[in-house]
Amino acid sequence: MDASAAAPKRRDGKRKRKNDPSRTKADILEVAAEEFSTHGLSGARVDAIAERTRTSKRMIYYYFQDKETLYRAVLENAYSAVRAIEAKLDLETQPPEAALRSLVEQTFENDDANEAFIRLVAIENIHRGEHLSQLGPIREINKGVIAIIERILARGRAAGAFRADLDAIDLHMAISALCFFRVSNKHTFGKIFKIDLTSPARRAKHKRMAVEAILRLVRQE
Amino acid sequence: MDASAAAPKRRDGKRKRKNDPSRTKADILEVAAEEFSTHGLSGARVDAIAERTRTSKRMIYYYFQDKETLYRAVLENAYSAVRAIEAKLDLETQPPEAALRSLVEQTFENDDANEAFIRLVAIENIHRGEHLSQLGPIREINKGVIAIIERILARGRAAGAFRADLDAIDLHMAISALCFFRVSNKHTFGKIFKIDLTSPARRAKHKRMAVEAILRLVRQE
Amino acid sequence: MDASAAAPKRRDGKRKRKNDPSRTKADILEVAAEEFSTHGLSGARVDAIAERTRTSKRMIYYYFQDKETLYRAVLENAYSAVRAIEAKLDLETQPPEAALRSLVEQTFENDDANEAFIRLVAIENIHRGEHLSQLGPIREINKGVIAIIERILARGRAAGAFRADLDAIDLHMAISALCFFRVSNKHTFGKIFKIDLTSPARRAKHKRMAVEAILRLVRQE
Amino acid sequence: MDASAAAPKRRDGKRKRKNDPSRTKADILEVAAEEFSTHGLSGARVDAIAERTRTSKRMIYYYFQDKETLYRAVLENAYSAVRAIEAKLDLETQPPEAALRSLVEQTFENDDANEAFIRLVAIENIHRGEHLSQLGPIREINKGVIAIIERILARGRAAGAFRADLDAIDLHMAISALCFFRVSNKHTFGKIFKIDLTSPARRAKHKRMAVEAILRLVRQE
DNA sequence: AATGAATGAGCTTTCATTCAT
DNA sequence: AATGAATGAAAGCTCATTCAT
Repeated sequence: MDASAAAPKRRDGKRKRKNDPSRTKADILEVAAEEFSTHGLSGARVDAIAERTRTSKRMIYYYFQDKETLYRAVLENAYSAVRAIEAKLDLETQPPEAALRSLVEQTFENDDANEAFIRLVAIENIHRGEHLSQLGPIREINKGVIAIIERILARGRAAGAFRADLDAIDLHMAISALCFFRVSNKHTFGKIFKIDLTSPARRAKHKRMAVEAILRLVRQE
Repeated sequence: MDASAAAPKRRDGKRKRKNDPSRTKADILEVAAEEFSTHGLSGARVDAIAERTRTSKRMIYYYFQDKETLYRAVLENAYSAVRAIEAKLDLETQPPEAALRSLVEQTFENDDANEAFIRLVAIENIHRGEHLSQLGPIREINKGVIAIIERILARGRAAGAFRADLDAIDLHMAISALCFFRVSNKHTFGKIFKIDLTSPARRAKHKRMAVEAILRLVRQE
Repeated sequence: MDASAAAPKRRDGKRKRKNDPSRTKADILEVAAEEFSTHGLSGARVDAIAERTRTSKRMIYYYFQDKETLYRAVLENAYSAVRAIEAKLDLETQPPEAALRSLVEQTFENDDANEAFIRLVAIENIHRGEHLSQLGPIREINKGVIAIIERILARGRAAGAFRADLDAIDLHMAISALCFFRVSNKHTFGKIFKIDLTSPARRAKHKRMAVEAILRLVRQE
Repeated sequence: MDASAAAPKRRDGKRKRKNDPSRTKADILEVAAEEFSTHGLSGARVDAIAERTRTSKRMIYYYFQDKETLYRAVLENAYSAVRAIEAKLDLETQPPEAALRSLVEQTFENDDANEAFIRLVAIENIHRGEHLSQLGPIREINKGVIAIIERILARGRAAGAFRADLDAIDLHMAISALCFFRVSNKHTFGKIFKIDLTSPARRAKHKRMAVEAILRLVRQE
């Protein structure tokens, strides 16, 4: 037995800690997420990912079988990370309208802060959601929002403040649309109308507008 | 002697009409639009376009210098075709709220009917609008909507019906968001919430919702 | 009858004089010479030639069957143009050494002034002279120099001033080498030794050196 | 059990040795040198190089990024290989004239034996030395000759045998011209004057002539 | 668990050339 | 005498992937 064999550090070129599979995988995933988000699925280059990784291209194939599997892992990761935003909000204790306002604001902030995720979703739509389909249980998680919206709507209706003919999923779509679009389409929209959608002033106006649009939409008139 | 021998059409292999550059170009553009819309810029294959064309791959490079230039031509074409939808609506003669309702409905129908265009816009946003930037005057055309919305808002405000603190561009964005998102994100949204965004029932509900959201948003309360 | 129908100038785009075949050919040749001289045979582009021509690419093929034939025509033209430099010199009336000096100086000036020709010759050597072989009578013309050198050598020998063991062709080669090299190799030689072979000072030194080298070489010691 | 089973060579299709990058690179370089020397930069075909290589076209792009980079590598290699010819000659111990004679003779033999290199230099001059410029320190090496010539000239002058008004670089150019030209221009010159510049008799005459021309040129008269 | 070297398949693009009038 | 449109063939290059250790 050789005691020194257990030593984690080696004296060659790049010093390397004890091989840590999960760290390596996480590193690859992080770099891949950026590459896919930036260039899309077909536009992304495995070589480009490998270059910015601590490991080699070979490792990418070792852990993720091929480019598509890697993309799916990135997608899964992204959906998992952004999930359950609303869990933090404790919407149940607020009055319905305030709760809804909080939800819209939180969605707005979330989308605004996570352009990479927005882009991944847009990219996945370009691919007709076929990779999302192969993912499995992630979808369940996201269904949490619907339950929350349903509760808010129910409480608002009970109080006679909200109308009864609105579906929670449709309302979620309206919220998403107002928050997602200004991030997903900022380049074309910004260029066509020569405005900067990311300026603090616009941002504030849009946030207010999204909240107002949703609150007015649900109100019992 | 056969008088018909002078006829321009030949019965061999691929029949070839009289050389018609603009027809050839238009043909290529049409096929290319579908390929780019379906697969994105990097995902599109010049070979695939060539195969579905009356001409050869060589012709694609003859008329459009390279893949990117072809993509730009497709983009330009798409924006030009969808322009001036609102021109057809005689919005000026309708009362403000009806005019706005018409505009939203028309935008909704338009986006619903032109998925290929929606996808191209989404794709162009993945590329950060860099190709749109190289296009030039097309942007101007689209600015027509803003003028129209401004007129509607002005008339509504004059009548005391509309609020004064809404920007035409922002309102246009809200309208676009509500109409665009359900087409651009139908795959991921549909899969996550297990619904079909294209079903006639949903479609009708969403159209109504978009109109209501916008009308309520602009109303002076 | 329409009198204006006979007018040679047309009112469309590029006005065009009466079609003049020999002018068109000469135009093509001139442009082609530059292109071939600049880029070599394989490096030259038929399209590039066509673009800088008054006519179209089609005309190039109309007058010259293909790229190689055009190259050969250029080569022939070039050799014809530079031929018989020595004819102008009237070397016969000068004493042998003065005549030889004149010849070297004239060769030097000639090579210095005709870089394009030098390059064509270098290019043709890259192609192992295979196109020159297909040319025919041009070679005869250039043999004039040899006769002249022979006369000079004979007169010098008769006067007891020149040595008897030098071949006219070899002497011509030595003259050519000294005059040709500094033009043909100016880029590599200049870059390696960080000097400018075209500077007036160097040029003068080299001219003097070439003359001296040749005169000393032929002298009876 | 077969002991030879562990041997690295396999008997299938193309035998493939142990992966050996430097061998692979060297193999590519060698074949490429021949192709470029034979056909020039634009005339060379990457496919043609690949075919004569133990590896595939893909490997060429793996090690050398593109055709131009490969060409540059070939050029660099060629200049490095031919460098320092004069280092082998112990010129310092010989009397000045003998040393100069040795140098000219060695240059003559060198150019005569390395037609491929001569052709590469000619080709590089067609490209105006632009690739040589991107090479770097190779130039320095070649400057060794100049120092050597300077030493010889100095010693010759000190002995009163050599003239004082000759620059080492210019003398080197004269030597180069006389030795290079008969190789670089052998095809056109040979064809025009119907002689074979490579015949042993001519070769001997030219070697003698080059030596004489240079020795006479430097002599103090 | 990890990897440097290698690669087949296919991609975009270029080129000299010809067709049809 | 002239030409705009068209093209087959092949060139250079890229990509995801695997081999051998």
